[in-house]
Amino acid sequence: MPSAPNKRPVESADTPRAVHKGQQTKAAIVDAALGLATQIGLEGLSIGALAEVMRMSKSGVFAHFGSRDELQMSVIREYHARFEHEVFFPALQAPRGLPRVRQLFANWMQRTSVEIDSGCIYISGAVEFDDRPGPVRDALASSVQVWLDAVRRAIEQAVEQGHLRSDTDAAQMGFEIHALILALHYEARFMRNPASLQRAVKAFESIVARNSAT
Amino acid sequence: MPSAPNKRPVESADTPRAVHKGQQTKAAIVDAALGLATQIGLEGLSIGALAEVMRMSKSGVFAHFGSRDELQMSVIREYHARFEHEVFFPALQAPRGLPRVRQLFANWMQRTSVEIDSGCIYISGAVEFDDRPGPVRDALASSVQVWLDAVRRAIEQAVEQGHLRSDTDAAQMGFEIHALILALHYEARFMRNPASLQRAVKAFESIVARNSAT
DNA sequence: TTGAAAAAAGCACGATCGTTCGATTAAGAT
DNA sequence: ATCTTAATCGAACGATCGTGCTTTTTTCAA
Repeated sequence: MPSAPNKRPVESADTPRAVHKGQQTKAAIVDAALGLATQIGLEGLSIGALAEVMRMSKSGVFAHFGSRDELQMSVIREYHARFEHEVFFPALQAPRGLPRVRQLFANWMQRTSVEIDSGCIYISGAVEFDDRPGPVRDALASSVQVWLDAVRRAIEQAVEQGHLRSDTDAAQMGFEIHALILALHYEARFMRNPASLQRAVKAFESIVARNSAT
Repeated sequence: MPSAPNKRPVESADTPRAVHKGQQTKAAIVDAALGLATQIGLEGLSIGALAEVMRMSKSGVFAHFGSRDELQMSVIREYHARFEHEVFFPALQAPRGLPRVRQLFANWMQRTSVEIDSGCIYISGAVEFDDRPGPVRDALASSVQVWLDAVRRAIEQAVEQGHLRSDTDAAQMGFEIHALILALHYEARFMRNPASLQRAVKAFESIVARNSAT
């Protein structure tokens, strides 16, 4: 495949891992874009506002993505990566089974709720794109699905470990936990009801208790 | 108060209930606006698109409201009224207590889920306005609060009737039911998971069972 | 049927949107 | 230090946004 040895840049792979500095500012742009998107939503994210934050020209920002869709999808990818690092990976240190499920929920809850700046793109994006087909919607939905599947797998492991009843419906329990996160987001963030966090915790315990092995 | 008898139009009250025909087309505009808003959200609702649907000029539409905020709040008021008529009032025919709670949930669920055209403004609006203070947000939040309070009262009545355990936390149960609606909206509408409806029903039954009087 | 009042249209404004293109500056390898 | 390539800018485009004004049309009552 690599038959023309020269006239090629130094890096060999087609994934350009070297830093032509563009990579670096692009990462900074995506970072700023994520910050904007968590506040005003993926739809509200505009290239002009983003350029202003970055102290760059609109076209300078635009050139890194080539389209607004690509910008939004870059933001989604970045959000996915951070979600993994802040919610999923840390929970893997908890013992497999119910403790890990608890830790996943705790991390998830913490990320969803009170933290001042971070609206959840997985939640806001869902209502923005539920009626709007296209690549952005697909990227968002599949990214969410990966996470929901991970939660379900953790629950299944808790069944295998004997922590939860053997007739536990993992998908059902995942649905109910997801519901609590959504309600927490709604009532804490929109309704400004500070009791929501305890309500979510309490409801989670009810779900666990109902499915706990005797 | 009404001391200047003449030079006043025929209607006496300051709520002009007579039909200067403007009322009539305004109602039609709000109706169309609600249709648009349920699809693309309150934020996505634009006067230009609305005028096109109505086959009117932008300024003709605009004149009825005077500002975009007022248009959005009119849509919220209309949605509130319809929500009452389709979800709340019909459930009042069910006997006070648990049956009525069941009926409220059933109506709510039906309105939230599969129906093709109707996205729920109470849900989409929450993520659109959770970071955007102003009169529209206030109108939306208080409209939602009225409904959530009504649900909680129905639950309290079920406790009074002896259908639910006397130590039932009505607000907590309301939170959990609200959570199911939100998850149903998310997973059915965005994730396109048709199993969501049964999941919501099943989870509701679990909540009722847990709080049922022995 | 005439005349006042209400409703709708027409037109324009400044802003902002995503995007294109050509010129210009900065970076990096030889 | 040179020269290619990458990165950024500047200006402009057509569209659409909410909103203000003025004029025309429609409505309704005397």
